[in-house]
Amino acid sequence: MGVVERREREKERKRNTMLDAAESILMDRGLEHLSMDDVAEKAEVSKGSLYLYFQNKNDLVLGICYRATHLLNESFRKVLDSNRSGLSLVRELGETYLHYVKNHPQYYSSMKFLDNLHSTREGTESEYLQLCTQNRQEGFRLMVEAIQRGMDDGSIKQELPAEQLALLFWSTSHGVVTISYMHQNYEHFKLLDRIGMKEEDMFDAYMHILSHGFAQQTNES
Amino acid sequence: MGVVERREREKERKRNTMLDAAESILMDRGLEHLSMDDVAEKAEVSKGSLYLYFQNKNDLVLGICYRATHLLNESFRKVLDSNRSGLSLVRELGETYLHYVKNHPQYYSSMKFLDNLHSTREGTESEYLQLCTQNRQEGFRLMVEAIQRGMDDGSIKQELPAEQLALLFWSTSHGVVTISYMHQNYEHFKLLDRIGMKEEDMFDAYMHILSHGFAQQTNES
DNA sequence: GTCATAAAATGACTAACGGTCATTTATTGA
DNA sequence: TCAATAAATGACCGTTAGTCATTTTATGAC
Repeated sequence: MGVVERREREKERKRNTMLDAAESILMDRGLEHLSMDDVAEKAEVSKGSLYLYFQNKNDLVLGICYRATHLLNESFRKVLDSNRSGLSLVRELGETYLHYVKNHPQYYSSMKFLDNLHSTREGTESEYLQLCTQNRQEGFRLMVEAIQRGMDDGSIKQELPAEQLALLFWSTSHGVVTISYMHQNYEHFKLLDRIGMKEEDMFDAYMHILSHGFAQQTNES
Repeated sequence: MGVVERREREKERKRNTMLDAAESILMDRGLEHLSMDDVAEKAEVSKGSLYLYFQNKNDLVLGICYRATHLLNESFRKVLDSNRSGLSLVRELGETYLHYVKNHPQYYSSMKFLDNLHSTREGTESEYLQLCTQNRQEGFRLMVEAIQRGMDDGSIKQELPAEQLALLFWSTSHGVVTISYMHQNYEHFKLLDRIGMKEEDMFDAYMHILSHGFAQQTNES
């Protein structure tokens, strides 16, 4: 016995080797220049072998995306280790997201790839798609936790359920992060420069607005 | 005389015919199934002709994107025709954006395409890229105007320059719209359902948070 | 009308890439 | 030593973006 198990381990090791090769190409040349032929060559296997370990190219990219989301979640978890106020935890989650995108733009591009995936036919689902989705749910759960802590310690209003507020924080910070990513990675995106806003000031302003609102207080409600 | 001018008009007309064909295919089958061969067939021209009128496939898609951004701007302009408070204009701009994405998802996908365009080498720039960028600047300008009006009429705080606040409103609403788009178009995106939030409630909650903040008021600052 | 010139259009062709599969090679246990 | 099974291979296929030598059409001078 033990042969099957050893084979399984070996298979996992090879799969990771292939992912390493793919990741290396991704980091060097970006998603749009990632070809299966190149990955095969880099991993020193035949193209056919690649398809023994991954359903298709999507599956392979999602394999990288799995690593990407996992790394992001680890950063999130570290933030939640602190016992500061929930509000400042939320802020730090946002900052962490921003730094992540700045420091791992190619990982982030694999997450954008996930976001843009159109649903394939049922049953043909990639295993990595499940894993990525799980990771994203976990990331969201961590945001909910930070917000819940803030509601408990009184630093965050309780007008909305924590999940709904987390969704809003997630989606709006996603938007801000997208702008930052474009500013960082697209030569022709000049909006920040045009309005004379420093990238590092954007997040502060974002958190300020989100915390205190931009509406002038009136006596309605 | 007049021949050159007539030729120019004729050329523009043909270009539009081709864009019509491309748009028709986009609407029917989506961006990822838009092929130059199909466009050529639909437009009843040869593939070579397509390349006389468009630099490459990107250029053609940006031609559609130009129409898409133009349409969005027209909706924005209609909003600004009203003379309600700046704050409610801002809200309505956001709602307009949301409705646009809901009603013209394929147009929106061409705008996502624009967002994901990596800078090609200098000089090779597509003419439509310039036009799309101009349209986007115009859209942003309209947001600035709404916010400026709000600052003038006292409905919006003046803590930040109008341009910077507009950037935040743009980016955060972009994030919210993205979630809505995914909810609408991706079968496997179940986040809203999972947290029991109705899509139509999301925007209200978003505007509420953005207007009044989610931080519990304290006596700091 | 004729013709030379230029503009426009064509579609066969290439290159690149994702994906497949018949065949070969390696491993295992009897 | 030898079947049987698993793993690996790479030639091949279909699709698609993009090219270009050739053909067709339009123009204006005579």
